[in-house]
Amino acid sequence: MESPLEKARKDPESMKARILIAARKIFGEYGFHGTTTRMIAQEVGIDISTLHYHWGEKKDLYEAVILDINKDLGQSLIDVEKIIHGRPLAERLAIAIDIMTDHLFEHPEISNLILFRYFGKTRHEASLDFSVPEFTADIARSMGLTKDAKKVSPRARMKVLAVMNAIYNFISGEEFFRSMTHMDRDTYIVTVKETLKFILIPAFVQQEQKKEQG
Amino acid sequence: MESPLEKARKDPESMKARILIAARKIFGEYGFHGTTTRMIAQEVGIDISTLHYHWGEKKDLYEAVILDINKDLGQSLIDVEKIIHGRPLAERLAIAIDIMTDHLFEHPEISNLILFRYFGKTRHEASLDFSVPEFTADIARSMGLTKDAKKVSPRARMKVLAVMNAIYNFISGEEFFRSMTHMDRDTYIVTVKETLKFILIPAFVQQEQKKEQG
DNA sequence: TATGGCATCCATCAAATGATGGAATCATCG
DNA sequence: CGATGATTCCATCATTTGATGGATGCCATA
Repeated sequence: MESPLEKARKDPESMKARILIAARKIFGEYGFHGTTTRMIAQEVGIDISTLHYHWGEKKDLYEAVILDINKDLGQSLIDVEKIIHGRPLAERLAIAIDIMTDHLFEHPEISNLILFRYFGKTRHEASLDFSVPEFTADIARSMGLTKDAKKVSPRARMKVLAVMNAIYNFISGEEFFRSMTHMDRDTYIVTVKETLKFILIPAFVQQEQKKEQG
Repeated sequence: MESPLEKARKDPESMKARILIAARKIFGEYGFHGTTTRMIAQEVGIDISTLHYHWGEKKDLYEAVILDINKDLGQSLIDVEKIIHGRPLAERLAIAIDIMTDHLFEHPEISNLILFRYFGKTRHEASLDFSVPEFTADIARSMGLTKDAKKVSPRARMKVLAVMNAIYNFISGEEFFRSMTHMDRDTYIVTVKETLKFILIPAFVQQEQKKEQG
């Protein structure tokens, strides 16, 4: 059976899809409570009743947005995995950082919404707390942090979280960090990649070297 | 002249201070838009008019909260700097991570509010966009990332941001990350410190070694 | 004890916001 | 064309929320 989300993705010109795209953007900027259905409707150029007609309650639309960005993110990770497969660790990391950073800079609402979800509470917790796939285990495997693909240790998961969050932060914090460092957009993006590689690669390379020696 | 914030800090039993403390907590959990003045008033056990009597508009109270946590944060960094001064880099980093992590776990609203500020927009941008001191430059100096204490390169600032954010993320994401990794609180805290040291120390140590060789 | 000012609460307001019913419009197909 | 169903908008509602005026209570001091 086809979910409403899949329908909306198929024809991005459809009203339902246009609303979803606008909702991604606005929810991504202002969070759940910071966003009003009127803001989203205005972004699309329609009446709020049209919005409710297609998506029901505000929180249903929000849920659809979260599922949508997660689908995006999962697909990106699969794409990256295909490219880096088989290469040495340092190279794998560098390429993954480059690709994911570029992708997320093009869709900053992905980072924003993930971070909102991690860090902020909602006044409707129970209802908004639908489960969403997390990719930490897959990434851990791809990074060679685990032997048994089925059992990923908490320690490995935490390392993956540190890596992913480091990327998200620089995407979502662009406005703030750029004004702190007085960089133009292109310089910022270059510096983000550089900084991420500087911070993230040595730790994992060093870990691998120790493993080989031991 | 004494600011209202300083007054409130002096006597933590005063109504004004009690409201500020509650506001820190609630704003820290739900963000600006997710928080209602009624929620804060209820936390203190008072009427909202009392809250407005002491602090004026909601955004004024929010501003006071931001200034308050920044004062806290600045003081913590000064304390840390005193302790780690003169030690070798790897040790400095390890100690700083331990102390800051403990402190922030005790006051998670600090991490939350900083992250909210970095990543989320508000519908009142202009009014909420008061300037707040950033400590990146001081930290960069303390980490030996810069020679000229007055001119801190954007690159160095970015490295500091990466470090600070890594810590904030694990504090603010506790609930989410713990449920992902099935750890109890104490194990989580230990693992956070471990992970932070694992990720953060090698990069900077390696950088210093290269500098010495070059 | 009387007084004056500070602090708190109750009642209430206006605006914002999520949501809906029903009229109007549009497209499709016989 | 005309009917049917899907879509969109206008008007409106109820609730939430930020904010305030005014009455009440509290307390130090003369």
